[in-house]
Amino acid sequence: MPAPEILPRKFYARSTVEVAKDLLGKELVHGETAGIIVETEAYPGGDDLASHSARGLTDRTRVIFGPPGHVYVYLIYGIYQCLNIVAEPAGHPGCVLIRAIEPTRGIEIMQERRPAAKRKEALANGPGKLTLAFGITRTFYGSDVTKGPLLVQRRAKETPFKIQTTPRIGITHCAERPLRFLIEGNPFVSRG
DNA sequence: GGTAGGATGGGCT
DNA sequence: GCCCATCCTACCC
Repeated sequence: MPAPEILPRKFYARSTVEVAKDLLGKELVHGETAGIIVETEAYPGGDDLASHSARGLTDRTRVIFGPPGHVYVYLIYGIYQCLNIVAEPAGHPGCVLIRAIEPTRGIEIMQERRPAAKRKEALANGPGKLTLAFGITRTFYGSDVTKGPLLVQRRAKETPFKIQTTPRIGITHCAERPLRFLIEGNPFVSRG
């Protein structure tokens, strides 16, 4: 059985949609906490006005235009933070929003960080919830998921699954585009 | 089972 | 000043 392997940078240097789909089933690790990515959304930039990078390079969006495999975290509604991983070759914008995670390790720590979650399915079943459960803040902005402290690994034993595709959640621009991907039937997604 | 409303701060016009 | 890639609580079936 192969050992867990950190995904190499070239994994992320592909189209945003491919990276978003392929991140499903991979494991996100931060310290004692870990879990399987079960829901993502693609924000490819360019003509996709829902993407933060669509309006150009600013202090906030700089990392999205840089080399792939880096972390884009931003504050939403003044309270929550959302975790993205940069895709596409350097110079081309694109990032993947991590929307839901199935916890595998450090579940007690997550329960302490997320007292509002009454069931383990609700610990990380939303973009704001998973950053709380995993202790991810804006200080992670620009960090490298091939080096840490936040890591993405291939699992030692991957279980097969089907990918379900839907429109993205909570946006107004380009709301019809099918750029949300989730593991079909998984109870840890933000919504079926 | 469902949803309306409020919390709260940074980025952009 | 307005707009958010959200979540929780209260309240109503």
